[in-house]
Amino acid sequence: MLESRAAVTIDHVALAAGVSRSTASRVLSGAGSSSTESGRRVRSAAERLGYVPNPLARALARGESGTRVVVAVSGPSAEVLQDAYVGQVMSGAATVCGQDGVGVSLQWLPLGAASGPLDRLAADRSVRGVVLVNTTREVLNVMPARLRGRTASIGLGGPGVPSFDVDNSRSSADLVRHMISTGRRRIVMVVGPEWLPCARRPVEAYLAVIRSAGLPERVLPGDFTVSAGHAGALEALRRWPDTDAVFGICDATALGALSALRSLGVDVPGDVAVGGFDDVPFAALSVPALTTATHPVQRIAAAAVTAVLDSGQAPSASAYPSLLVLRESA
Amino acid sequence: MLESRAAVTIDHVALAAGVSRSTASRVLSGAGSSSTESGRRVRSAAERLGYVPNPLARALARGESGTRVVVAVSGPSAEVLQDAYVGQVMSGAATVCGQDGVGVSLQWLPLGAASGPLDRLAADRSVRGVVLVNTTREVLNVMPARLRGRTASIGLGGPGVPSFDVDNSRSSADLVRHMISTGRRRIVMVVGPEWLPCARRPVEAYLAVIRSAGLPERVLPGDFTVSAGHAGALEALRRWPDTDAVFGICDATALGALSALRSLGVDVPGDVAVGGFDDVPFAALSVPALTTATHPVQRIAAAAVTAVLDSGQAPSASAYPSLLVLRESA
DNA sequence: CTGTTAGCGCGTTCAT
DNA sequence: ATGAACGCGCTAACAG
Repeated sequence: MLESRAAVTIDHVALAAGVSRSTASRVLSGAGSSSTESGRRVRSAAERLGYVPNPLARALARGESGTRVVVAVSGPSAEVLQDAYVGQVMSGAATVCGQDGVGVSLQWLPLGAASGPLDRLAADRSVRGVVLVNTTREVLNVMPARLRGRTASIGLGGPGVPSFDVDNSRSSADLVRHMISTGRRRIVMVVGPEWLPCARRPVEAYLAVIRSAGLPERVLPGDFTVSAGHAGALEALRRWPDTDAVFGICDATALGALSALRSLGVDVPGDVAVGGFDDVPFAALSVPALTTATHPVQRIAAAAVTAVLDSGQAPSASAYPSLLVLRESA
Repeated sequence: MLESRAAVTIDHVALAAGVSRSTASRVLSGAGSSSTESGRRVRSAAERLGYVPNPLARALARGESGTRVVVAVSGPSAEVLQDAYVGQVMSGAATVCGQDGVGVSLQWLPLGAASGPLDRLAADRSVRGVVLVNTTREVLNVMPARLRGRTASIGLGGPGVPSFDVDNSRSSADLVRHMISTGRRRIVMVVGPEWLPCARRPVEAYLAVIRSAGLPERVLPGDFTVSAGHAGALEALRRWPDTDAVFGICDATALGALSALRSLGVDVPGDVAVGGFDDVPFAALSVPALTTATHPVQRIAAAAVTAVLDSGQAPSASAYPSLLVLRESA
């Protein structure tokens, strides 16, 4: 607590411990080998002096090139950055990075922007790596070689870009099966935007279950929004009046559907069951409470960032389990 | 696009331009003076070679100390970092910081942790500045001098720590007045945790309006959670059966109250009105839709981070307007 | 296991 | 206006 205003460097520590810079460095960075005795003295001196290594100098000497990880979110407009989902990713990522002295920044990747933004990131030596969100095929195709190996994707992966994602396929199938097992036979799905490949998986899961059960396939377009769910439910009842269940690709969409059905006087789950995906905080509070599936976003984000930081060989793809949460709506 | 894999340094540029390192540095960093001719040649060479300065080396040489801004959130447990509100702050902060090549990291500040964590941040040369969230008096008191001037608070401010916050006082008063003007006379407020000073402001606003209207003061404890709202509504009706309105300090609490009232068969807003604060995404979807007040979190976070980065003289306190959003519940 | 010597890439005095 | 030299704080290669 007597720290002087001037920064205390490793030289000060070495001097105080009566050893050379190198020895101090070895002890403090944990690399190489050192005797128990000098190790103790160095550590004690560092503690006493309040030594904190300068990450810049360390990175420079190590040839590491980057003090930040960029979370790059694809989408039609910059508004995707406002999304609560992105917020969760940021929190998860930033918590892990902090330990390591690196920060996270956030950026929008316009759909169809070619490789421009990505090239800029690759050239910027302040970026240690990239975490892709809402990853599209296009982004994967134009991914600069210099970014591969230090990029992770929350969603679709590719060569040099490991994927960290929920197994939404599994839980979607579970939900549809649950609906069928509780007597539903005319199940409509309101899906996600076409530009997002991983939003396709739950749809495939839905289709597979529906087909094997010999039920009619009913898919309506959507874009993850509440209004898509609202419009979807309306359209469903118009085209198929016998609809007895609506599966929204996400909770926002499901809640939109819930709201539309309610305004129509349709009883949920009496007449129509509704299911979603995400388990957002307020899914439990809707009327009726929404049946959905969990989504460990922060854990996934943390894993993705860790892969980028360690840059060692991370698994090329890891799927996180998603659990069905049965509530009242289905 | 013919960039070789090896990083191109300022030496390469200098060599290609036929000048010395110093001259190249002067030209590219804009400091000092240089002839028009060599300036042109250096710039051209840099362009041709695709030179991008290494921010680490630059910062190290300049003695700048910081590549990240730390968002430090006070709270009883690390779970505060999971909060959607914190996610919003992160998104807003990280978007701004990215422009500048700096990242954001996230950290929990345990209540009653004395100055330990803050001292570590002050000593860590990788931190450019700090943004405080859920700022307590205690944190302000133990704020290290070396952090002042590069710290901003989203909430309560102090010396060397400018405040960026919503004017929740104003909109809270507006809400209570609205309730009174629509005939409510027994208004209960479920408040926030005691350790959070800025959560006190809406309570004061409530009390002021209630008193000037000659109505009974009815305040119940809470902690920003859904369950606090749930419990609060139950307790309110138990202690004061004539309650005709519940004001939750935040939307989560208000929605919890809504849920409790519903389970009791109380008609909202017929028997009891309910109001919240935050305007979370699903406030519009509750049944009935929640009356609340907006909260420009991302804008505020962006301003706070800008103040930390510019480190110039930011206003010592700026209050952002909060607008009442009238829906069905009140 | 230790100390010595070289850089990492850049800014910034000094002379010239 | 320009170049040579030094230093930022640290790690890594080399001898001993």
